[in-house]
Amino acid sequence: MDKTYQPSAIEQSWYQQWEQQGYFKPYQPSLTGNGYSIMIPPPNVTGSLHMGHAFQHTIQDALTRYKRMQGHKALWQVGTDHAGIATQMVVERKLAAEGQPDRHALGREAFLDKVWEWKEQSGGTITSQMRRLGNSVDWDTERFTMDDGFYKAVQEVFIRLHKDGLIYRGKRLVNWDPKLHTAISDLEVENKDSKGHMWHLRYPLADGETTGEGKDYIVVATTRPETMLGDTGVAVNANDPRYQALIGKDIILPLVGRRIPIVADEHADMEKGTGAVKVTPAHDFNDYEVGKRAGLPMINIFTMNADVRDVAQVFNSDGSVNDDIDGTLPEAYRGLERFAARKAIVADLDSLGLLDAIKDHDLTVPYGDRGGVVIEPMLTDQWYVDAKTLAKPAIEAVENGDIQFVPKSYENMYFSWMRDIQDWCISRQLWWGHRIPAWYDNAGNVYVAHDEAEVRAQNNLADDVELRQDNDVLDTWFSSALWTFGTLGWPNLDDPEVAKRMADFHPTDVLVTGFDIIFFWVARMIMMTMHFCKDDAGKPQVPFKTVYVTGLIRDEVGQKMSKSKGNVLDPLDMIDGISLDALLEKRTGNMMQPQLAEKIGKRTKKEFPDGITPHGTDALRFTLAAMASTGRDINWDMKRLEGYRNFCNKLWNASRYVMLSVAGEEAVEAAAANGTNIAITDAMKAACGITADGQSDAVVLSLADRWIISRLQRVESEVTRHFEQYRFDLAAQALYEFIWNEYCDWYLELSKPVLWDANAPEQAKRGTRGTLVRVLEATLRLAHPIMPFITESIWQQVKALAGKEHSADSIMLAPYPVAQDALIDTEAEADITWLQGVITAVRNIRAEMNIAPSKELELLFKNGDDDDFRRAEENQTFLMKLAKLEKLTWLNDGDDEPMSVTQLVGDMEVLIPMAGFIDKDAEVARLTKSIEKLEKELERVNNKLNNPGFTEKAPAAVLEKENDKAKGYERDMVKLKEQIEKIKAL
RNA sequence: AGGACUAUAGCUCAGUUGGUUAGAGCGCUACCUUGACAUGGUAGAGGUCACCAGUUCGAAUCUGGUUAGUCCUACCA
Repeated sequence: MDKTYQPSAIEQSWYQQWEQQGYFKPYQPSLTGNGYSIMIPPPNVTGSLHMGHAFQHTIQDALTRYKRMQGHKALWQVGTDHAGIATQMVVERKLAAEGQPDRHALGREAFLDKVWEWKEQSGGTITSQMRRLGNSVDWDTERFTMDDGFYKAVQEVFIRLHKDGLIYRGKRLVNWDPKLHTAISDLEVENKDSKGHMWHLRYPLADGETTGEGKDYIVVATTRPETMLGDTGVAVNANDPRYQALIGKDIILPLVGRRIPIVADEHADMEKGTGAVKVTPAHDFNDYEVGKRAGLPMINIFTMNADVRDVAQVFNSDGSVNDDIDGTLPEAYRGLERFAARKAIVADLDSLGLLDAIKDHDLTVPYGDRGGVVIEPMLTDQWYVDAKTLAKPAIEAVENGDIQFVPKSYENMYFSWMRDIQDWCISRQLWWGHRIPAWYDNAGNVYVAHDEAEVRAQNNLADDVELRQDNDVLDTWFSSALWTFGTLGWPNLDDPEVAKRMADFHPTDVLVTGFDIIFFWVARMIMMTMHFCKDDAGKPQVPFKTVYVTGLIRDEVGQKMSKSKGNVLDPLDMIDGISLDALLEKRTGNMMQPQLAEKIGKRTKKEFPDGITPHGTDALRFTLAAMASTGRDINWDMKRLEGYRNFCNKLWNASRYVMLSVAGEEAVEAAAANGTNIAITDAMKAACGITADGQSDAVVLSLADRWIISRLQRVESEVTRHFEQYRFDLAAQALYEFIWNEYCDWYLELSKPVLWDANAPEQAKRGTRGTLVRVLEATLRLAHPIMPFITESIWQQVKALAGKEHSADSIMLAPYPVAQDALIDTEAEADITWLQGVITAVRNIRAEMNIAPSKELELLFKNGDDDDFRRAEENQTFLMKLAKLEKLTWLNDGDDEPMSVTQLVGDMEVLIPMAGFIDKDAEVARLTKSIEKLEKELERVNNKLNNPGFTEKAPAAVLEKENDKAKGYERDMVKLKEQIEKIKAL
């Protein structure tokens, strides 16, 4: 074993071995428990993993390893997502950057070939990252959402939903991304606040009508004046006295000259604006509804680029084509881009005297989250899922606890969205994705089936009837909504293999994901799964029993990590380290906004002047686990990572000490020099109390041995409890505390007096060596789910010494520790607490009196009780060694007491004789300070005890505790005061 | 506009059904290369638990309000 922990030296090779041995498979002989499954949230196949992934993967892997060690058939299902828009955009950009023909020049098929090429080329990034993170996923069943098998599930779902009437096609207003030329769902729209204007426009009344005030026009207010070209009405409130008389009259639409009606509609709010609303059903969601209610036609004035058309498309309110209205648009605006058209139209209205006012106005503007341009509500034919129907059982499943969110507060978020859910637009005008299994004939009939042949067969269509498949693909989230069961082989339930997997792994146990995709993904998975998966009794199956919602990983100042901010951290750079130059290149190279490069470079140089040093996977994972308090965002802290890397080193070195103690320096150093494991001999095993035939040899356990074994039981049950409650932070903390503050700081030190004492009996040495090894071995298993590599690496060394040679070939498959109450030794714990108290008291005196740590001291005990006496007797060796004493004396009443410095340990006084060295004033000051502290505490406690309300109402246990405290403080004060008197008397 | 979450040491965070002298890591101070580890050891300093009121014998913890921050949903003629 090397002197320091070198993560890079071992991590990869262990992962390879695990994978080759098939240890990640859920079906293997040693796993006899029930199925346990986690489906990975599939990352974008062409992307790479960021810290958020590393975080979620740590949790998923920890859970999987934990359950696997408990003997469950643990499946962590792995896979990637095709990520429609994102991937298509990446490839288009790449083609452009390489000067290749764009997708329209290439054509659909050739373009898709390019996408597949890109997927093949970049798809390995994620899987190799996952291997580096130590993820114990079942690679054998890896899925990609565009795989044939998965496409089958997608198709099947679409067809069945269509048959059930839960998918329909319609001409509706959708969120249209004019840059990407596709519809997107409500969720993909990002609303951003912006400062804009409100234009008040005068709309002249037809037929010489006038308003109540005698004006021959109505003023409408709008934030989007350009849409007036598509106005088909003006709405007023039926109760509005200003306009009541005008309902049913007409307006001559300026610039266009179209005659449009004034209608009554509740949407018009008398209090808002001018009380009159222009109605543009084809370009505004509210107007669309008004138009439907009032039967107003819908006039689409924009092209798919959101430029003004030459001739508008006119539809009736039911979506049918309207030939009566002339769609011709004024020549002046044709071909103008939206915002140019706005300028022109406002200017023209102004010059016509029709611009009543312009007011500043704060509004929120919808942007496409991918394309980044303003969304245009656009009238198009799209496919929709009837979400309301599907949502009903999905809401119930959370209400009745079949699905639980951790933390629970996210349930409210889920409910509020689900109870007001809108139909889901699932068609996308993209090429990369699952093509919609629908065909059209020339008469416009729609047929939904698996393929063209099936369409013909089912509908008795002759071969010469021309059919063409829908050009659109499905929203990526439509396919990922099927993830939990699609990955298991659904719908091929006739395949016994699939049926078995469904039975073993569905519903899955827990979904680990971010709150940002609860609507996008979690909710839709619940809806789809419950519609398609039923248990034997026909009851809808939930996709998962628990949703563990993680927070976001932010940078050290709480900013979201993003490429444009240049604060992204690659988990692999945490693991392997990276030079400043390479990091700069990573952050500033190949940017979409090169102008930011300088700022990012500066920031990076300041933050990482020397790049990043390697920390290893285990340290990264431990850090992520330690910071995983539920539902909270995490501000990433390199210092924390460093601290936990040191922790790994601590564990490594503790193990090194154990091996040195058992195997001897020669064997350890030789193995380190050769880079091999230490060859474990029978003699070494015997030294730990294991005889050649595997039987235990006679051992005697010291107090320290019994103590650490007892503490081990406690940390075992603690860590287990925390895993069960998804408190990875607490689990990590418990491990840290035990390993560092108990095992290393105390137990290893306490083992030295035994092992280094030439006179100590061999049974005692065996007992201590055996305990060193066994406690370490169990601790490694306990920590393995969080830190897989270092634990495996050490475990392979110690398992034989701990008598676990044949328990498993890998720690991965070794049983998870179970606490044994019988091994809890409260007496030993109390004794060690006492011992620690005495040792700390001596060290404290040393520090305060500036006594060199190397100087051996004389120690006197005074006023101890029987327990103190016994403990002092029994633990002389420990005391002498750890407190560095030369002499230990028990003072009886009446014994001569040399001038000393004192500390209290319980009721007992610990004295260090300091004749001639005591700085009187300093010592008095020190003691006075202690007394003052006690006085304050005593006052607090006495206030409580003198309060009748407290003494009458507080539980007896609390009362007793306070009483004890008070007595203790008083006693201590008396002793300290005596001491002061003695010093003063010098 | 509605809702959620957060506010604890210089920094990053714990604090489990109200009863602790409010904890950890990092950082800081002093001392120490003692035969696992300087990625270390020992001993320390450091907090009016955002603010105000209330409930209670007792509040970091429960209730209401205020302030600040983060986020979500909705609306915006």
